[in-house]
Amino acid sequence: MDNRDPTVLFEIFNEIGIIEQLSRALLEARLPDGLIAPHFGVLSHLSKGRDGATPLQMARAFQVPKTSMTHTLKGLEQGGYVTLKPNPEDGRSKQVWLTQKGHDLRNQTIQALAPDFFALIGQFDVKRLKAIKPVLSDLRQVLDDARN
Amino acid sequence: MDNRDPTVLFEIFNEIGIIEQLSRALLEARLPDGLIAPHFGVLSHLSKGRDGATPLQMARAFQVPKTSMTHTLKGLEQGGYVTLKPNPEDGRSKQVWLTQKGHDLRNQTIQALAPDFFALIGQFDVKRLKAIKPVLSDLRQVLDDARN
DNA sequence: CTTGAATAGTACGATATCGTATTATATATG
DNA sequence: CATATATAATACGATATCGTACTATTCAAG
Repeated sequence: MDNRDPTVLFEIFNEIGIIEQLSRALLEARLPDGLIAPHFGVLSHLSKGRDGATPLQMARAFQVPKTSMTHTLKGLEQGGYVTLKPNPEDGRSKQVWLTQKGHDLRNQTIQALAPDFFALIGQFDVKRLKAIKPVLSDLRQVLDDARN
Repeated sequence: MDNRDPTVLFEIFNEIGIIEQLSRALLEARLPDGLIAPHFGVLSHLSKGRDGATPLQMARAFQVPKTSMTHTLKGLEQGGYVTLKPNPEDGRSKQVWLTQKGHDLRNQTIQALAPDFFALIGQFDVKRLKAIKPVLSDLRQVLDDARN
């Protein structure tokens, strides 16, 4: 076997692409009408110690163009899930803050997903899942570094 | 530690979402203008023993709505990468066939990606990648089954 | 055969994604 | 301080994704 054969990467990226689609469908089935995975991603990010982040910081965290983040934030703001305030440290910038409604939606969505996830985990040796996590993290890191 | 804690799944799906974005960007940087990852996915699928598949079969294989597949195929057909012919077995249906140009594009893209992939693999113990592949395949399978 | 239900593909409209250009503000340099 | 450059956000347009509705064809029941 050739240790420089990139085939394994093609195969892994292929599996990852499909898993991404299916897991996103699972999530979006539990979100209110008009909200999709990126909206939830933003709520989740803010709730995990990033409340008050700027739109640009979030665009970088999610690896999307800042125009896409503007669009996602507009949807969240119109739904009352976040509020955008001027950034006191920089007049060009803004800060994104979770509202109570946004916080609630995030928690409710996680609750709603729990049965789905239990069902999945029930068919799996959790050790196998935990074992691949660091490999995925490293792979993400290497890809992220390569981006620059 | 709780073996029914779904947190590990959240984390893995999160990593997978980011890896999907980054690897897609890597691929699309090597595709001709106007073609994106789904176009390449179709070419690759056809070239791997599925030449002559129907649009609906491909939509199911990629887990996308059939209207999305119609759109993707239209782009490939306009570029001359595939041809759509009536399905002799079913008057409602069509068959998708690779052209020489489509076959060439697929091969050239893989060639163009090889240096990128070598660079990634060079920073990795390939054994670790090969080890996670079956876990990802099983995860995809479980998700796919759950979909029904 | 006839007819009703199912299926393959597409048209169309709504929203998402993203590249380019623009505006406002901040920073750096002389 | 004046001005050039850089940066944050958004406006806008092009294409992508996807749900609904529609047409054509096939299949199934009688």
